[in-house]
Amino acid sequence: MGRTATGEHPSPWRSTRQRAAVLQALLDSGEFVSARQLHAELTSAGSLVGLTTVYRTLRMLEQEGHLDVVREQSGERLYRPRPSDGHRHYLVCRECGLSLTVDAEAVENWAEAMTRKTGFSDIEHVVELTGICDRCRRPGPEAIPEPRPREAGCD
Amino acid sequence: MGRTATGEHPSPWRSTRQRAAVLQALLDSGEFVSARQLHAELTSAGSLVGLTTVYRTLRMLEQEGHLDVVREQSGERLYRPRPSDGHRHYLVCRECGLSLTVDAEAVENWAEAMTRKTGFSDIEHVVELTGICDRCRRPGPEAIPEPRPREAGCD
DNA sequence: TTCGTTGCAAAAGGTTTGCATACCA
DNA sequence: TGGTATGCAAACCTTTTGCAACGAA
Repeated sequence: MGRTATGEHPSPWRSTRQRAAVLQALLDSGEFVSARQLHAELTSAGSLVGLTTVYRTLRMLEQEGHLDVVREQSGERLYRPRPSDGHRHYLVCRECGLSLTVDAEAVENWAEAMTRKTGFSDIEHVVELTGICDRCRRPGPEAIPEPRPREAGCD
Repeated sequence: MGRTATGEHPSPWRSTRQRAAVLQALLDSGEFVSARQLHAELTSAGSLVGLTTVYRTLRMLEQEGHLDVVREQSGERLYRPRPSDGHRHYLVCRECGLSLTVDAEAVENWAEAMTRKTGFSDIEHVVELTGICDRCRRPGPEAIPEPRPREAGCD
């Protein structure tokens, strides 16, 4: 999807309290979070930001390539700030949302090879890995509290 | 996500005109189709089936493991009958919906290796490849009619 | 002052559910 | 006949958009 030719912002961001708050919450979370979650955290932290603004900010960041996005089974989108250039692949815990960056070189190579072998062009790939992390598995079945709403993380 | 322990249906399907029609339309299409598309095809073919029934039938088939499901950018789900046991990976044309089954052994192996290396268990993977197929690319930019609603295929 | 940004409310788009009716077994 | 399946309408959920008021530069 369109990449900015020059890398310059078409129009400079205007720094506002709301955008700073959304970005900060995103960075604080450290894990994949949904727009709704982000909005809830901001609200409970006393930083009143409209849900619309959360969505708009996330969309802008996504379009600028600053976020990685994965999709839940439900179709809900989860966002995470992109650590560096180029996209990454994650292994996300279904219980607590803990995410690991995984080496996806094999997949990258494979996807690239597909371009040549299939006659398709502009191939994009989405790879989503989910599992149960070590810490979520440790407690016995009766000790597991609940399928937490992916809040804080396993720690 | 629960796998049926015995493989038996909890309650036997009742064969109805509607279910037969949905299944037939699904098999006829051969490509990934959305519920809405399926419903439209059934309707225009004179086989009156409620959209609700289409969704319910697809959900049942999915839960039984008879379908592969990919997700569009929009979040819309596309269904395709699963050719055989075990899941497959597809390369889907963003223009026309043409899909190719691709060799995903590399990804399978990679996903499996992750299980051992990360401490995660029950790893599930979603791999979605999209691109522009050879035929959709051929016509010059001015010859491309429209971003067709993924109807019949490239032909 | 200017024009991008915000936020409410409402729309949009896809999917699910409640409930009375129709129909398979 | 009994209980499942159907289908309409409405609910749901997430995301987007219209528009008037707000606020950063």
